[in-house]
Amino acid sequence: MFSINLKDTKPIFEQIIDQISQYIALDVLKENEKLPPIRGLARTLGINPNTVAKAYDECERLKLIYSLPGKGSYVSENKSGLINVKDEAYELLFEAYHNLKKLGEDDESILLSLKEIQND
Amino acid sequence: MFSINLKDTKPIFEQIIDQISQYIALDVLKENEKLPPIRGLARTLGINPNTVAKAYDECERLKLIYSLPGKGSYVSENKSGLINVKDEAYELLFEAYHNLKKLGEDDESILLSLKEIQND
DNA sequence: TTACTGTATTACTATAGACAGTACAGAAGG
DNA sequence: CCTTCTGTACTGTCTATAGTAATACAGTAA
Repeated sequence: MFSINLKDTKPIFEQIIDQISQYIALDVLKENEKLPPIRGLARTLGINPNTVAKAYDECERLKLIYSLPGKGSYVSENKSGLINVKDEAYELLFEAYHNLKKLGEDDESILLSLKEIQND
Repeated sequence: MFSINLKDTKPIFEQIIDQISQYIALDVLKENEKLPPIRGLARTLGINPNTVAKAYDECERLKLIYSLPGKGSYVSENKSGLINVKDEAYELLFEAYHNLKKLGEDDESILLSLKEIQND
């Protein structure tokens, strides 16, 4: 279910957040479904439990999941958290877009380039 | 001509690179035009000369400028360096785009959102 | 009681960014 | 020649931050 790449420049806890986000977005993880326990997932991935805890903590801040001390962590009931994640992703897109505009690129070229990579 | 924001999370040397890139892209800095000397710009901005040197060094790596020891630093003659900078900016755009796709967003929504912010 | 759960705190390590100092060598102008 | 400007190249230091680790704490449930 979960996997990490230690060689990736992206920190482990972010890799976990990304996967949780994607699984929820794709409905692989459904509402109120229980996530693996922090220690269990850490053991499976061969990393420190704190790293998993940090990922879960951030997911809870994003309202992607909720945690019940002593019980476990679960997928949030509504999709508002997913909206937050998507909003952040859109922010990055807009930032990249504005940077290109600053470099003199016009809207037409930018939109065209996106259409060209649609099937990657 | 150049300015920096110490409160910005973006490092100073990157702010300088961004400005050089934009000035070249917008033809404010023209081919073979002389850039401010490292020590002079550092004094003007109130920062360490090494920080400016780092920015110039990176710009030279990107082929945006060329440096002549003992003479100064100048804007490159051809625009190939600018292409490199734009390529990197496009890479960020594509990365953001792919992240959105992973979160289940469809091409139509993404392109529409970009059109909506075109006049910002 | 035991074994599980998430939480909190602290600390270690590595890295990035900026600064400081120094030294070197080429270029230009007196 | 000499001075002053230029970029370059080190070496070291300081600080902030990120990432991870180690440990202890507290709630839950069988």
